[in-house]
Amino acid sequence: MSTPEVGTAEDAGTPVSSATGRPLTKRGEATRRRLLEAAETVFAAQGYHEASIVRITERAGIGLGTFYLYFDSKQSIFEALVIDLNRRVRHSMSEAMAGASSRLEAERAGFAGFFRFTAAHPALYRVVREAEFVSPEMLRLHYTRIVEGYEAGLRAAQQVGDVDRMLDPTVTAWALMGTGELVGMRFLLWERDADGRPPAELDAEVFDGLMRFIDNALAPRAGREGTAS
Amino acid sequence: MSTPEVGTAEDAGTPVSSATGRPLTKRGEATRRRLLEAAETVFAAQGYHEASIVRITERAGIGLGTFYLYFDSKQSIFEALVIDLNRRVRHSMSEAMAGASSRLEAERAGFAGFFRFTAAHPALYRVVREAEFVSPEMLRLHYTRIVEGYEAGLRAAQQVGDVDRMLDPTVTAWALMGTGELVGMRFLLWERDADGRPPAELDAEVFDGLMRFIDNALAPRAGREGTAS
DNA sequence: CCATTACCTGAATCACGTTTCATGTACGCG
DNA sequence: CGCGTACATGAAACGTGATTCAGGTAATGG
Repeated sequence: MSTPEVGTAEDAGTPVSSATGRPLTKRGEATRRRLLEAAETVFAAQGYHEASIVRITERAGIGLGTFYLYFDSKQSIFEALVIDLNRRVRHSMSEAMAGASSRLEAERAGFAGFFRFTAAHPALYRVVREAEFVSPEMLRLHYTRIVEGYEAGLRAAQQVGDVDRMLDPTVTAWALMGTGELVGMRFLLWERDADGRPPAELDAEVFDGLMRFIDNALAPRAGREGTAS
Repeated sequence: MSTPEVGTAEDAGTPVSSATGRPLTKRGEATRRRLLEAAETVFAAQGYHEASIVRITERAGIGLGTFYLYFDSKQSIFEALVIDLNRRVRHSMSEAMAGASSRLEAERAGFAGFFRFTAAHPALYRVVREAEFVSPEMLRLHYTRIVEGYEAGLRAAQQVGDVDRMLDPTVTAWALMGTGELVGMRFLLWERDADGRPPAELDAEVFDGLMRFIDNALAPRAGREGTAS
């Protein structure tokens, strides 16, 4: 796989005040960050509608009114948060895939990265999903960015004959995305040990089962194209 | 495939008043139904939080206070609605799979049924997804019921050698569920023609691409188990 | 035709949370 | 040190909408 990056790269942009003009300003940038961090915790714990700005500012140790110096609205900070999370998931996946040398290995690594992130931040992933109802465009952005990179990887692998050339890269990418999504939801987010704690990582058997499924799906069909590993 | 049913069967139950004791009562049952229908429309259009009880009762042509004679709360009617929708999706799938004679055919039909429902009621499917945040247990119920039937079908097909025996039926069922889910979301719910209307059915190419993916995934690997069609 | 039960009603209650605003406080530069 | 800009604050204004309540109205049985 020649495209270990997942999704397009994009700058973090320079934070700007939502109220006054634009520029940032040292002290303010710190405050803004604290608000985002607090928002992450609160939204993850209570969900968008239950969460309140007051709780966010309290947690950030900041005055209520200050909030509106950095974000236009509750929805606005939520969107900023989703973008941030998206960047982090992709990073987790790219990082995991970095060292892979074969398609299968990259596939495994990519999913492992995704599951690792989900397992590490179960509540955060919930936030992303809630975006569907709070800010649909953000959800689209999230999925689209991930799929883009995935699709590129598939095309490259098809060139080399590592992946069934009859597969439509786009559809396949979305199919894989959905696969990871639901399997993660079922076996990571829903799974709880006796103490109600979610598992630290996806059960090995489940992971292997999933990889068998994916490998089957992508492998060139016998009797056709060469280079099947 | 010997198990065309999708999910467990369950009775619709006899509607009961939430306020007073239990029994139903002709006239009341009709009112209850009207409320549910109105709720379906309103929740689908506005989403849970935007929707208001007043709008629902208005649409149902019923007094505001009357609502609480039939449902304990806003959440309560929402849950009733999800259960109802779940029954309908499964019915759509079962019906579609009914005539199938081969595994591949059944698979195709099942997905087609699912997509047909989604295409016919785009907003309704959104309601089901929103359940994750309004009433998590309902979402679990929804997915679990569908997967149960799916898993049974896979096991049966494995017995006959129609499906790779190395696949874990449970994991595979969830993987397929996710596949249908995201592909449906991307190519049905997000797709709009020039007038902003969603497509009446999944694009044939996309559907074929998906089936190729699924067929690959499930087919017994060459050189192993017999009976591969 | 009169009870009695089963249904119906919408104004008023109550809680809650976003956003605004009038008023400070901190910091950096000349 | 003194001023101007950037940043901070929380009380109050507003909106909103779920839920309750104090009473009606229709239908059934005797």
